[in-house]
Amino acid sequence: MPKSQERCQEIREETRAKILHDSMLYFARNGFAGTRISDLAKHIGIGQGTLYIYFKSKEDLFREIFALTNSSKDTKALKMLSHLPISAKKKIQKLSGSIMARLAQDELFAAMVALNTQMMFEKKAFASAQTTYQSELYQLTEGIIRQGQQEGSVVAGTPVKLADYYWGVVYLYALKKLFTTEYEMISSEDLARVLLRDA
Amino acid sequence: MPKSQERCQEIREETRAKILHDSMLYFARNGFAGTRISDLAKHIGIGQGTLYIYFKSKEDLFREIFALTNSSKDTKALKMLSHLPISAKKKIQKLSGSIMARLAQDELFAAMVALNTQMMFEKKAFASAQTTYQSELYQLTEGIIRQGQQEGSVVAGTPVKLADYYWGVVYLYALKKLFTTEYEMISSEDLARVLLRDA
Amino acid sequence: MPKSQERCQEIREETRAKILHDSMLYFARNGFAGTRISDLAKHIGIGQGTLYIYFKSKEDLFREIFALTNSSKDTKALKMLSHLPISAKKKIQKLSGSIMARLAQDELFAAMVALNTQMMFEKKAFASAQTTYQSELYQLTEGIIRQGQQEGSVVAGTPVKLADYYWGVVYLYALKKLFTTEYEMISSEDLARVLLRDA
Amino acid sequence: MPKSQERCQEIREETRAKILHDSMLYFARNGFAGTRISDLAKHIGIGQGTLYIYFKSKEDLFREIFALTNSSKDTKALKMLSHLPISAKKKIQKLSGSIMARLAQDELFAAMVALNTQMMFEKKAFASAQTTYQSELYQLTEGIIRQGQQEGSVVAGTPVKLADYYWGVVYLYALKKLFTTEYEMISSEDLARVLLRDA
DNA sequence: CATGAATGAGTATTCATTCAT
DNA sequence: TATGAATGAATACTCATTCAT
Repeated sequence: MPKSQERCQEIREETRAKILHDSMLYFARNGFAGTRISDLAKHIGIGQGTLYIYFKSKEDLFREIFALTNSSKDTKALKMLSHLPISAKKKIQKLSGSIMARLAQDELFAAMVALNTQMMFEKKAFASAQTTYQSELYQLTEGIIRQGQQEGSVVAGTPVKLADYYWGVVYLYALKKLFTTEYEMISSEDLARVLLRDA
Repeated sequence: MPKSQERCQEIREETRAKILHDSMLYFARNGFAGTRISDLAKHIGIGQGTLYIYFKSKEDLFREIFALTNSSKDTKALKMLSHLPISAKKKIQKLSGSIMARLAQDELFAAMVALNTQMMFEKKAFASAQTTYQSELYQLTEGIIRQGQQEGSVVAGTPVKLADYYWGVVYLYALKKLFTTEYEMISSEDLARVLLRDA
Repeated sequence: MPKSQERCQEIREETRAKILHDSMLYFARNGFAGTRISDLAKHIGIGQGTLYIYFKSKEDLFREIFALTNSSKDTKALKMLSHLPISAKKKIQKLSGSIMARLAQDELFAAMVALNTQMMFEKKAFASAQTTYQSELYQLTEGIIRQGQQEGSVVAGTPVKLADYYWGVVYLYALKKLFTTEYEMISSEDLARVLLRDA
Repeated sequence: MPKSQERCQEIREETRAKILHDSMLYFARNGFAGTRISDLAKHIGIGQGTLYIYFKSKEDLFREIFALTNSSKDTKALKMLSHLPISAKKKIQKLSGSIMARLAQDELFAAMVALNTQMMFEKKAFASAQTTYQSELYQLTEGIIRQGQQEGSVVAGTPVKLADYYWGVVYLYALKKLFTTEYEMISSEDLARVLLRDA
């Protein structure tokens, strides 16, 4: 029964995807230590045992979720932007606009950010060292910053510091979105001002 | 002969203070769920039971530490500053300078900030609602922002949003200090740029 | 495939009943403070954690067991007896006979009595006040005593005092059965003599 | 300073006696496991450490208290009574009268009885086996019972069973006195009826 | 001697993981 | 495969005992 086999495989993939998706938000809101498997399973709508069919352990599940977090989708978009033949100021304005729009709409984005923050709090070395600084995301941002500094639109300072500052603010508002009920979102100009001399 | 009453009282105060002090850093680094009482006691250098003489439970201890976090010392300094007969720009530069200096030296300050962040992650209503926005710290900052907007030195935007942004960045770097080994601290100008039109 | 809902429910009922049954004897013999959860679980033949699936705490378990203790089974039998159209003397003789027979055979009966005694020693208000005196058991007994006093077969004294004396002796021998290895059981005539003028 | 030496000794004796006295009632009401040293010390009005100057351990203290319980005072009075040249019926009436009077007045008597009962509930072999049945108290009582059975005033039954029954009822009312707030004390005739054919 | 703060072995309780159905 | 009842190692908390003052 090859047909049934494939169908089975499909179902497996679906269940697995559902677990990953639902767990990401739950872990993001509750943290690793603060998440009980029993609660998580209830939240997803499956039995506790089912989780262990798809993932070896709670830690394994978290690791996989965390891996998703560093997906390359964002990087790709940024790579395109950085190669456009426009001024750094324009690039930063565009980038800031799209980030703020995404923050406003996409809760999973906030979750991903939150998970990255959780990692700081956790002892366990889920990720192979914090490679954030060597990440493509940072390197691309630094590139734009350098361009801007040459063009005179970006403030002085080492590019790595400024890139870190910029993405730090993004993190900050992702966390606010996820955890605080009342807050006022900053504008894309506010974000851009982290880098731009005179926004 | 009985230990003198005063001496006993003294010892109690000292031990209690020591526990609070040492626990703050430990909780800040490890989180509530991630802190084992046995480890904490070892870290402080006392027996496990001693903790329970002074605090009813792990949660009670955390609550008390958190309460310290919202101490009024910072508020007082800011209140003085805001009443000085100088321009808002000057005030913001002074404030930013003193904050960055403090971040650089005072690890307890970073711990206090981290604990505030932990609170967001915890379910339990340790604090009686998030009164941050009504806090004096925010109100004083908003006052300076309004002054600056009238003077033309501060960017446009609702004062509450800008105050929240400003302190958010402070939080961000307190967390970086506490949790990341390698990072570059922003300058006080970088911080001031959150508010100032042209720093 | 999920375990059928009914089967699950069944298993839960069975386990719960087993825990209650086995705990009653254990608590009766060892007292509340003298019972370790680890020992109790071993005695029942389950894991420690299992106890906490069914009961919120050691105290909760004890409370539930104690509630069983005041079951109405005994009351029903006594109600029937008290309504029979026979002399009070006959009723008392029958009652005493059945009680002594039960004491001889039924260890759970002794356990129930012992638990009631334990309650006296415990601070905690497990039961909602000692309503023993208003209990149906006492009221029915008092009825028979009154009948007997009118018929001249029962000794003088307030019925409540005599009923309390009568059941007190029953308690006494239930405790002896449970806790002492060597003792001589009294006869039903000995018991009846608590009430009867000339047995 | 021999004078001071003696005085010291005196104080020691007094403190020791106070601890024993106050502890007896406390243990009687709360049981061994249910008594916390901290509470007990507070109740007596001394420091926790002081207890350990006079007694090696909680168990040691309890053992000493329990030993007091089996004092020979009661036995002596009963011995005198049993040797009087009067009928067994008279002896039993006198004995019952004095017991009930004592129960009414002397709370320590009730405490002693309660402690004996506690012993049944405790695993630890504080006492060298339950020698109650070989005790002089029982033997003297049995003697009177035998005399009564020959005289025809005492009911049939093995003397040991009847003696046990008789003292059991005394225990019962000592416990009632100590633990229940509302109850009606039986009369000395009620008590005597345990043994007497026609009281 | 007297004290009560400090201790840690012992006990109650939680929760990730397993497994019979 | 899916389930959730059962497990026990890990963790929070208690309390008899010690000891510096």
